[in-house]
Amino acid sequence: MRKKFTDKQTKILDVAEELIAKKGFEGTSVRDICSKANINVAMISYYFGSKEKMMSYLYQYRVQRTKESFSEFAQTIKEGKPEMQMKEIVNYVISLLFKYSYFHGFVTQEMRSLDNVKDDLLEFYQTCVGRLDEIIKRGIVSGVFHNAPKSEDILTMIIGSTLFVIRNKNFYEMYVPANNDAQYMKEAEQKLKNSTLLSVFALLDYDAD
Amino acid sequence: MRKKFTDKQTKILDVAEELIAKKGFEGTSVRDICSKANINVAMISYYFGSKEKMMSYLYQYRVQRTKESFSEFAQTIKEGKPEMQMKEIVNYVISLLFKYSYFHGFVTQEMRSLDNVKDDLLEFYQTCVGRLDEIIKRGIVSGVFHNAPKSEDILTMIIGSTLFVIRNKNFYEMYVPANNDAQYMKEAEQKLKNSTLLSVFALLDYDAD
Amino acid sequence: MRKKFTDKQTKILDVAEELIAKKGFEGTSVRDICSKANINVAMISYYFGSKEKMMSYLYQYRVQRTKESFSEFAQTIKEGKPEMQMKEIVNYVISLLFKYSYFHGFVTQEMRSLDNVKDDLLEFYQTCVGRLDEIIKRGIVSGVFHNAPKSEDILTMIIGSTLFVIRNKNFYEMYVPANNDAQYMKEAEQKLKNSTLLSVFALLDYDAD
Amino acid sequence: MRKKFTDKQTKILDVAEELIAKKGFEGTSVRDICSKANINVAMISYYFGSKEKMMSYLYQYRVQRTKESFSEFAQTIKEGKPEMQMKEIVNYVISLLFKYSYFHGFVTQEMRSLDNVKDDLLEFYQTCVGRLDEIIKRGIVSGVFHNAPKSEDILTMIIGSTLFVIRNKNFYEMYVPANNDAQYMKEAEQKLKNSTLLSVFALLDYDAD
DNA sequence: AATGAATGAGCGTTCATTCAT
DNA sequence: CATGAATGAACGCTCATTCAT
Repeated sequence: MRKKFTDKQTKILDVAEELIAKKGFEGTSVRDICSKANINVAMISYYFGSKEKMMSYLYQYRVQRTKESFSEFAQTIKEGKPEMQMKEIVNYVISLLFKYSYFHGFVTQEMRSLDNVKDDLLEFYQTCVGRLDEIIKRGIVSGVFHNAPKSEDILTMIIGSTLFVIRNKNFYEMYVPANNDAQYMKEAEQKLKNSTLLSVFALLDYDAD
Repeated sequence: MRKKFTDKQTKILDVAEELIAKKGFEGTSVRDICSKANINVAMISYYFGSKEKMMSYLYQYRVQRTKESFSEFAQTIKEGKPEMQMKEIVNYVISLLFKYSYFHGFVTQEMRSLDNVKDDLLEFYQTCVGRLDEIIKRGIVSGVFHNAPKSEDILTMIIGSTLFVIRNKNFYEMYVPANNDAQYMKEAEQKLKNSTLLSVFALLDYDAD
Repeated sequence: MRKKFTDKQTKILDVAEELIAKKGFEGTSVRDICSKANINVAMISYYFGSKEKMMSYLYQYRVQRTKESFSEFAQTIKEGKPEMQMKEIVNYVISLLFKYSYFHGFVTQEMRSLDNVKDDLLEFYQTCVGRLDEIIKRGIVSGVFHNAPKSEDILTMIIGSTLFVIRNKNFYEMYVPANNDAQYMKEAEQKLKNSTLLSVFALLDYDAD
Repeated sequence: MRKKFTDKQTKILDVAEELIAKKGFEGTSVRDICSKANINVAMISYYFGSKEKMMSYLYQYRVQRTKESFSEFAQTIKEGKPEMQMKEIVNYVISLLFKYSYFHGFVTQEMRSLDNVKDDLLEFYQTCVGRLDEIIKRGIVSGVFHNAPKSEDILTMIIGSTLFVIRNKNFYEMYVPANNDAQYMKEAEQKLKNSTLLSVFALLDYDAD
């Protein structure tokens, strides 16, 4: 069941997400969030019970939207050929992460209260693995793929590489000519999609030509 | 140039590293560190100037040792065949990360004081890229590799995947049968090495047989 | 003149009294009271002006009922002999305190707003003193009492002892065998009545035989 | 074993005692205490661990000094006649309470952390009861007392009356002509001592003449 | 060179109260 | 007339840091 938030709550969550992504959970004070969101310092406790619970809602909120978004996407590629589906899914996941990167694994600290919502993210990952499994199987059957690598390893490669690129701009930007940050992000995303697809298809022994 | 630390400073850095890895930078208090290191609470400010500066030194300290370690490693594989070198380097980097994962990109916060040390890590990454470049080039020339993917993409894949596996245990452990955490880490590391090598060789179009 | 309260106000006062008796004034929050009384948090300010003013009304409310109750009681003993009247009044006051102990002097805090209602309690005490005076005088005249102690000292002894017993259960219960709190209260009240009467009659030099 | 406090800690405790006596524990903020004691707000947590623990120390500190003081006093009357001893002890206890009244039973709230120190006060009361027992017994044996009332009831009367007088100045001062507060306290103490002695001796059936 | 006492700033939270509806 | 959302102030406490020794 999906928790509904008021506009004000959503506003708080958005601001909180941004700040937490930048400075971490402990590094972001309730006062920071509230002053940026132009609300009273008491509001976070008032709306969410506590800072930590707010975090929990925030996580849940993001993961749920990610899952819904993926679910919609999965519909749109239902009919395609395996190689096209694979390409679409790789591109989709990378795009998704570039949009909402910061909350994937932004909980590096031991936050017990998040254990249950962490399962939500896990579920999403498993859905992805399941979908990849299907595509690979169908590709093998139809003869376009000649190898069947493990889906969890493919997903790991996709997500891991993407998060690394996002979080290590100063490294990757050396190989991505760009004038500004926005352009860099666009170019980096494209470069990553290309190289990742290359890897995936190489693993599947798919002949693109 | 390398900063020298006294024994006491080294002790502080070791303890700090352990605690920060476990609970994050903001989540680790100066008191925590000092009490665990059996020193006075004022020592960190006294020796390093501030907690943040200590962090900076810690980072520097780790990165430098990593670089030295890699440099030694690079010597040992100087003579091998490209395919062996590639295998060694993949395994080496993954092992390294499993050992000191926490500080790779553990500075998600906006720490201006770390900007200069971040460059140290960048340098390390570039060294890796350079080494990969050489190996690939030699492999192409000698005819064992038939494709020449970008080295930065390979490194991205290796490091990204590894960090993802380390930071998302609850996901990856579903595919790695293990009874305890220590065993999981060992098995996961092996599984990851296998799959990563597979990807890399696939990209290089290297025929292992 | 007596302030009239609506049912809702009375309900609030009753709940407030119970909680304040248990946890003190500062220890009882407006939220506690309102949630227990199933009313809106704003109601106390709305009805009484503020928490402190509510306290004032509560005090007044209690004292007035005490005065009325005492007035009724005074009627019932109007006709008796002095020694019987004295016995009745001692028992009555002790009973009263055991019933509503908490608010006698429960305002240890500097509550300026209560200064006027404190006068109400004072008035009650003075009424008691007046009544004791009459009884003693009549006892002296009729020859059953041979001493005429000061009434204010007698009242002080009665009320002081009673409040002490109520507030120092862990002391007095050592001399009052009881299995549970309710039984203790009953036994303690009886023991105190006996000993107080003994003292009073001793002071009056009244020969009970 | 007796806890030792530094001068600064003692200063804090003294100020805290005064304020808490006036406004209650919950009604007295750490900031109040610190500003009045001219120290930093952090000091109370720093020295005592928390506000509540400070309270505990305060209580302990006071009770212990009371016990020690009483113990010294008990020595000085060891040799006297029962009637003199009784007079001395009544006067002593009343004086003691007038000096340190505020902390006797100043914990009306349920303060679990004080349960153990409450036992200290209980112990003091029991010591008093024991001493009264001895005196009464010796008075009976030597024939100066003809009645043997319960010591706990006598103590209850003494302490209860005294606390009542102290806490209900506006009542008792009507019977004590005084120009100022200090004089009132002195006169009230004397009046109370007289009337209490009268009661006690009446109970003991002691003929003062 | 090193310490432990002490500090001011800031933390998340709760408070009694206000205000728009 | 009554409410629930929202507020500013204050709460006890912990923080990294400073300072006298």
